[in-house]
Amino acid sequence: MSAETDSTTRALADPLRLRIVELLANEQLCTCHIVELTGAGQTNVSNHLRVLRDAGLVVAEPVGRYSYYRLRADALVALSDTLANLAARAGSAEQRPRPCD
Amino acid sequence: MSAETDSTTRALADPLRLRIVELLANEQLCTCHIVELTGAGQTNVSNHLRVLRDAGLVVAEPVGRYSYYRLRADALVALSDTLANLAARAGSAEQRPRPCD
DNA sequence: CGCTGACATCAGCACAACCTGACGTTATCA
DNA sequence: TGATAACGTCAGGTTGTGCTGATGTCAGCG
Repeated sequence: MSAETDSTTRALADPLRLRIVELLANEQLCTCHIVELTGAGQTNVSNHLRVLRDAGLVVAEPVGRYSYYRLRADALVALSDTLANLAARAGSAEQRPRPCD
Repeated sequence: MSAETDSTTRALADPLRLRIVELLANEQLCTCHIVELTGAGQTNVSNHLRVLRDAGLVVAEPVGRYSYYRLRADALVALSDTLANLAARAGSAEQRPRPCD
């Protein structure tokens, strides 16, 4: 398993971050919008956005004093493909357990 | 976002659990095999298997004094589809940011 | 039956993660 | 240029999570 897969799943393993990702899937948003839409504190949102940024899930483009965030679709696709691949392998391996020697 | 998505991503957000899922994608294994293959302690593996079980990612079928675990492909497919859907939406929303009013 | 091995649960500790309040930086506007 | 608003960072307290050792349960085997 790639280390990227691990960091991506960990970045998604928080309800607020998952909510932010969901919001960014619909439209680009700046931090203040995310703060309004989620009801979370500004500092909190900023910290979570940092985690998502470090994981490569979102990118920030500063416009004046605002920071617009957008989702990186390729990062989501990469994880989606990895999981689909695991599922496909699991489907063909379900019938024969390794014997306990 | 569904609550199931959240619990699934959280269950995968650990390197050892991710490794276990990867191993189970290839073949059914009992706890002692997983302990050998990962090098982790038996108690540790058992705890992680419980998390994966609670998240619906694996199922255990007891055979004698052994417990064989297998991956639930449908759980992985569900998460994979959710992520792919988000990525698809993000791809079509990348060009128009919401104005900061 | 007693013993051993596979597995789970429980209690405890160490560390990481999340949340908040205070502060600093930068950009816009009167 | 002073005020304000957006955003980030830092320090703290609290909660959660992973790992371990001890203990309990149950199945197979001599």
